[in-house]
Amino acid sequence: MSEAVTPRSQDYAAWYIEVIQRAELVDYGPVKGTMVIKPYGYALWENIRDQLDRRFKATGHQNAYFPMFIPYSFIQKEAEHVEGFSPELALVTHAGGKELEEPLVVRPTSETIINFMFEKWVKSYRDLPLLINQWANVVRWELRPRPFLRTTEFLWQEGHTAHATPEEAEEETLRMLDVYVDFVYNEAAIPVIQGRKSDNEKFAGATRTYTIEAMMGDGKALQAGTSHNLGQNFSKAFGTRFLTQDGTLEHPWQTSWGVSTRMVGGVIMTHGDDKGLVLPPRLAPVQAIIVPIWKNDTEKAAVKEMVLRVEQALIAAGVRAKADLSEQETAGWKFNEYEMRGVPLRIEIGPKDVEKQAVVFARRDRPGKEGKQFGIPADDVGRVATEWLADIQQSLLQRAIQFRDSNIVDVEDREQFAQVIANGQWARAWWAGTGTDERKLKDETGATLRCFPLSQPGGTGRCFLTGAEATEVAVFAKAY
RNA sequence: CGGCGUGUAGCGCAGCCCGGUAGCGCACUACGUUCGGGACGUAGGGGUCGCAGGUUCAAAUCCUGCCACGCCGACCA
Repeated sequence: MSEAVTPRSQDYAAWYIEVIQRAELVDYGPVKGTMVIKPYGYALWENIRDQLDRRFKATGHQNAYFPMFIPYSFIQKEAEHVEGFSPELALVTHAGGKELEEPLVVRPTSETIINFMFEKWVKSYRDLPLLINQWANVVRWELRPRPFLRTTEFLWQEGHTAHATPEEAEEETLRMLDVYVDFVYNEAAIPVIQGRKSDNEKFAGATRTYTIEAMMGDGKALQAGTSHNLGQNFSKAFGTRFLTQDGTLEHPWQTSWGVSTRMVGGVIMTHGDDKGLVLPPRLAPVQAIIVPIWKNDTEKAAVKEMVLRVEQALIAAGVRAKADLSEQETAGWKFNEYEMRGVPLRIEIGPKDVEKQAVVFARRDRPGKEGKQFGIPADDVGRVATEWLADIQQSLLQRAIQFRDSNIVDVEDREQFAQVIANGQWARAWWAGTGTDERKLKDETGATLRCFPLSQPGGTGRCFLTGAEATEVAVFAKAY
């Protein structure tokens, strides 16, 4: 831990791998594709989780927990679903010292087992809407894992709802997409493009998938959350029916929606810089780190006293503050260490500050002198820190929006498209192509159709690939 | 599953061609000096050299097989 990380600007992939390990977010597990989320990384995930959970409850959802083992036959009930998930299933074939009569699937997602239960629970329109969320781990056997972004086992939430009408289901699907949008902007400071997935890219078993797509620091797209309108696909497969108000039987219309530990990767890759992590204050496990500076025991006593007093004042003001009084490292070492760990605000307190009863503030989002302010009265730290944190949160969002907007380019023909993609940017264009066209485009340029943005220009245009008349524009990019 | 790499101390690596006491930097432990942007000195601790065979008086080093991991592709929250 002696050297700085590889600068982000120099080698993005190396930077990511180094930062997540050096900042102690994560460690590799013994099985390929598995990761250990270490306390600092888990604290970040807990903040993400809590902020999402709060919003789910506020929109009327209840948490529940469904089993991790799913009978293999369940997965097979929905044709598209089984086709989509088969290659990445982990199967339990032996247990209790014997071969099982029917293999069990370690859940890759819970639509099937939840619908098996819904079939028992839903009898009447009075049982609807049924609004359930589950926090759980899921397993998808990945061929090419990357910590947080794509791991064999990951943590997530999966919402599962059932409704009496297709309109209600569609409303719910979009409502939860909005919840995600609200979360990423206001908590994670990550701007996104919200839109609808193409048939190629939609969830296996959904009639329609909506997504939030975030732009990472290297220009690649990250699908940061999805919300699916499942139609009646699963309720039909599982025979779930309810009696309507007019006495007829109907299959309920359903939704599912999820955000995973991938979001942690999104936070890292949206805000990080050459020196390491940059965490948005609202999600940062530690919002303010207090670093003391002293030369001798006399200074030490006075500095220490003030450091603890400032720490208490910050905590009283609702700031997640921590004082680092360890004597193993120098102040300079700590400065660099906490910058690497992305702590939004650093407070320096030395003998000169004790004398003036003032402290030094340094903000992580603006490196060096520019982000440093001397002489902040010790009595004001709570108020000023709160203001600074709010300002840092805003600046991070504004910077990310600026970055996103300046890297989405409207293109009109193939040549321009290829150029924009090769340049690491996103291409936006009229699109009337087929799934086959999408695949061809990916083979040629590496870009995939990320989504049809919900915000459309209106009218019609010429498809940049086929020249046919198109009614929608789509956004294309290389993706994680 | 295809292509290319890499496995030696917690991490990063050298040693392998040309077999002969397993090394370097960081980290770790102790003590002292330091301390407003990654300090220094002295003394220490730590290794089945990925695994299994083979060749040899002797293998990290040569030979054979296997395994794992990483990067690039096909698949994905």
